[in-house]
Amino acid sequence: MTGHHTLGETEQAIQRRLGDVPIRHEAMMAVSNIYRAATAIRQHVEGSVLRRADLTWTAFVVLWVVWIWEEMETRHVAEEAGISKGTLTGVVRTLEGRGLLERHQHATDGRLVLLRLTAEGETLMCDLFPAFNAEESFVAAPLSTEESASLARSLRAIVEHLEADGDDRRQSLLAGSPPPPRRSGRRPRL
Amino acid sequence: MTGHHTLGETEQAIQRRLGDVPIRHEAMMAVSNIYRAATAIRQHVEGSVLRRADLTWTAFVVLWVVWIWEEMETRHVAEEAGISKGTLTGVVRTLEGRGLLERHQHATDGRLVLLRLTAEGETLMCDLFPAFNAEESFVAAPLSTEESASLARSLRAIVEHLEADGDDRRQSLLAGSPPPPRRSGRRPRL
DNA sequence: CAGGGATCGTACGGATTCAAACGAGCGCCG
DNA sequence: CGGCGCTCGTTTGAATCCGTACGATCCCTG
Repeated sequence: MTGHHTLGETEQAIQRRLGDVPIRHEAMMAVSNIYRAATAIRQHVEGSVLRRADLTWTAFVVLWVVWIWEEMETRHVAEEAGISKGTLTGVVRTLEGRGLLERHQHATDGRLVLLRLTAEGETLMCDLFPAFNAEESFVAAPLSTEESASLARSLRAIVEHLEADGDDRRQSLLAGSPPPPRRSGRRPRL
Repeated sequence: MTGHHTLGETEQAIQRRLGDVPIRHEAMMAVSNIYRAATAIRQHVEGSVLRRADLTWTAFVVLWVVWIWEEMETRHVAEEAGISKGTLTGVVRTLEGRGLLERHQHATDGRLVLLRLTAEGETLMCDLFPAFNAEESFVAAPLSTEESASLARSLRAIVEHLEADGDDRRQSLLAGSPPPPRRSGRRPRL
């Protein structure tokens, strides 16, 4: 949206290209702006607060979730952090290697792994979180308190809608032709 | 936010953890919901429409940008798509290998590379985009037209704010202690 | 017209990311 | 109590992704 083309020019180009195709414009703008804002925010925060601690956004979110809940099973951490469990394994490996996170066994269920911050991780979060929240405030600065709250409400409605109805929607969309397996992913043992 | 813990429980846990630390709650909720919504939307669309074409979100956005502008220099494509130029090189390599995208030289400036869709890529986008927009509509379904427009406006304000003032903010934040180089990144030739 | 600085796309290194496969462990049911 | 199905975390393969370094090219100035 920045730099080379103005918003108006982009709108015009889209109209030129799609003039005869019926499009939901508000939905398109809303969705594309969600993604654009998310990217911009992530890059701003990674480039400022998280940079000093050499943490990625994902690594910080994982630390944050574990910090808030004191101790948590990995599958719940992955869900709250919005990443797959396979990704979490790698992130935890990195954070554990840096001495910020510990893995523990569950008392009765041998399959489960519990995560907890180390003392060093605890210290880091106590330092880092206020600075992180200060950047969240900076990001939301152009909005009033009520606008921020309204924004959060609308987004929550979208998230809950997708969590409630997304599966059914995807199933019905793919019902006619089950998709081919992804190009990537582990291959069956031959 | 789904599944294991309710929103209320999460709020309580945050309060318990941060009760004595002054926090901007609306900003925190707005930012975290932006990211959460972006992830949920991306996963929904990748799992439905893009899955059949075996495209990632990023690959689709790159195709979309090039499609809209007919022909475009790579640096502008990267900027519009919200990815780094290095990432774009890899994505273009993949798309070119699949015969969806072509690379051309600039007429007068030997450094520039222009991107353009092939006929096959054009056909794919004509098929794919209506389905993509239908999912955007599905995503925005819980919001009224006016709410969607308001959402887009608020997000745009955030993006423009970050583009305008983000650099200065990051500079002033890192002024005291310039950050160490990232752990990753190409190593200097020895 | 020589050369130094700026800009462009690419190569590279390390970390992340997902989907699928896998193995270990749990629990129900006969 | 034995086995079958389920759940969990990890592994694996391919693709992204970013930041930095680099070589090529352009442009400006002396």
